[in-house]
Amino acid sequence: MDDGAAIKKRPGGRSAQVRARVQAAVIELLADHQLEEVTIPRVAERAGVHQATLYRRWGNVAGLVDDIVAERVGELAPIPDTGTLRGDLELAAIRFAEVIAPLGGIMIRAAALATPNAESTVSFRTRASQLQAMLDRAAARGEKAPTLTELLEGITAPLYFHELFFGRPADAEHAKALVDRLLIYVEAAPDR
Amino acid sequence: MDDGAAIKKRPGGRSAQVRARVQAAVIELLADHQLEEVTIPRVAERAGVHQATLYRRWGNVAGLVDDIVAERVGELAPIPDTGTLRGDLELAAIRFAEVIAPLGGIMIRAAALATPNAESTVSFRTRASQLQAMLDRAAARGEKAPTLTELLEGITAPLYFHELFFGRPADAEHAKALVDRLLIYVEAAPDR
DNA sequence: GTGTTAAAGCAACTTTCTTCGCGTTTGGAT
DNA sequence: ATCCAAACGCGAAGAAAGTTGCTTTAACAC
Repeated sequence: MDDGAAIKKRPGGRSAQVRARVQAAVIELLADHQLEEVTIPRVAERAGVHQATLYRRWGNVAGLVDDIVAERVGELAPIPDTGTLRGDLELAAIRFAEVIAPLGGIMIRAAALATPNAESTVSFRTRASQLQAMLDRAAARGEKAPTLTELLEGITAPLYFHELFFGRPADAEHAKALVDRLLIYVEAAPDR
Repeated sequence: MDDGAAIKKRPGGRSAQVRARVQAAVIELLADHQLEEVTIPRVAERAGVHQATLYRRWGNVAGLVDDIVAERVGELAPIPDTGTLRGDLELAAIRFAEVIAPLGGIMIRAAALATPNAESTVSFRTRASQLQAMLDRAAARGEKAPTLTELLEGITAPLYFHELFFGRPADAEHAKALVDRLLIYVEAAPDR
């Protein structure tokens, strides 16, 4: 995983431990507090790290959350080639659901924290191009494939929505159901 | 907080004006600032209202946003009976997209601000039961209708997603496309 | 080992947010 | 017209967040 510019220089030492403790503290606080209540001083106290360190390294709460999200999205990166679109989609969807799960809505909150659009972030673009490649593979095999937008709206959006409105992540079962739904649509739809 | 009680008593008076100015200020600030930068003092200044008033009436930023969202969702309330499921869905989807539009993502941020789940809020429940009634009408007419979850995930989730990740609302055209997609799926899907 | 230096700790300081008591305005009722 | 109470305005005091210069720690290179 790409550790980010902030700790590239001394990845093995104290900095890394600080980062880990801070990330854990953020996630814990976010789990049972309103976003407004998650402040730098509180995170610092829970992590056992000095405030000034957090202000210098991450600047504000949004910075902290970004850092966490970027790392998690990075872990999500490799999309396997299972040979069929359905297989690829199911794996991608289930993995994504699993990544969202332990974060308790952080990714959503992160997106909400950032001013305008997540579309321009590196993580999003990277992810989008990976997914596009997956669709292209399917098309090359002659399978009927959805567009990237249809994929995002049919799979990603509902998974986020689940977390956002129900306060709990979708399980693997549900992720598979979404894939199924998307593929039924793609098969039935007139050419687009 | 209990906005209802607060303005029911004197709907035409100073309180109502204060509320209107405050709501406008919040929306304006949210439009071009990070969520963290939207603070009570700043809202108060822009609205030309004293800070203490905001603290007393709404408590914090989350309270302000809740108030706005609740009002907008309320306006959305009546779901017309057009006689066909498609007609109902399109109208509901377009209206919803229009409500989201001028708010520039506030509703999303509101959901993200609240601690765990929006599911338990009054606005959400109300809305959900309205939509369910709409589906029941269709079923009574003998139409193949999606489940409430399929509707939420097929229409609402993508509309939110659009705002959340692209930073701009979906237009009416797109809302209609989502309805189309959902109905194609419902027609094609084996019974569920 | 020893030296170098990025990063963390520390503490005082500034700024901003939040609360509170009290006086004033104002919409509605008598 | 007058009174009443709810809601707002005001300003000061207190609490919390955010900032900064300096010191100390410890990873890494030699």
